[in-house]
Amino acid sequence: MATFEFDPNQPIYLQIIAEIKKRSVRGVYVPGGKLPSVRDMAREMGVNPNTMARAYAELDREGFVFTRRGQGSFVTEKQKTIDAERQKLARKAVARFIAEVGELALSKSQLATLLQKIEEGLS
Amino acid sequence: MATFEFDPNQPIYLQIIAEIKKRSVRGVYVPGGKLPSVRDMAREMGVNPNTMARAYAELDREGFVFTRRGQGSFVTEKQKTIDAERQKLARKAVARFIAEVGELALSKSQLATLLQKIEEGLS
DNA sequence: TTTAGTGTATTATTTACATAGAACACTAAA
DNA sequence: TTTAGTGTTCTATGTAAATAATACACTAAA
Repeated sequence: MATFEFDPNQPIYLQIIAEIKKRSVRGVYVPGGKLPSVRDMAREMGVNPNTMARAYAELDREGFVFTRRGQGSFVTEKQKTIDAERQKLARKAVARFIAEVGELALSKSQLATLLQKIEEGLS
Repeated sequence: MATFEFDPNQPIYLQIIAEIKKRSVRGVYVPGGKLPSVRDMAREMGVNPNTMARAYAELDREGFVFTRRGQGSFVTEKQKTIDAERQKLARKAVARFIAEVGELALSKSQLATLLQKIEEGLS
């Protein structure tokens, strides 16, 4: 168990938020399903419970999670919200890739090589 | 002029380092060429000179830039270093894209759509 | 009612980042 | 020698993030 890998150059609570969203998109957490408690998830990822609470609170504020005091926090029941998150992440990935690669002044053959690697990597 | 756009969730000095490397890769700065002074570059990007000095010092430590006290800082003369940086950025972009998209549980048709958008975006 | 498990809130401490302002050391050119 | 332009260093301040420890409020079940 334990200890998620965090990028030291990005706030942990933001990385936790992204991770929970990705897990929901992948179906690790189902719509309406209960998330691990703040304390359990904090232990699982190796962070302070206060940090986890901040992530949960932000997810609740965004509407991606809903919280019942005394019971726990749950992933939204709206499949639409989760699908929208998937599309958002996909669009962001594409946009970032295009922006990053576009700045490198690559030759056509170099570009072709990259695209081929992507197709291999996603098969 | 002025004021570069920084992601508030990432240290500024790291974003400056990345930007200078990208400019070098694109040929905005040529091998062996002089970079703007710490103070000028700080003004151009709208940051504190101390922050810019930190970025320059780190680039120097990495060997991407060399510094002559009293004269200025210069991009490495080694074309090989710059080409390696380009390849590194390209490989990172591909790896990140594959990792991000691979986590989204996309259908084949959704994947095909993304690849098509990339080809359009890079043409 | 009691208990265990929830989320929430508070206070304190530490660390990293960024800014501000000033000074220092070196180089090249007037 | 003087001056302007370099990088470098230092002290101080403010802010955000993360941790630590503790307490509080609510819910469900024993």
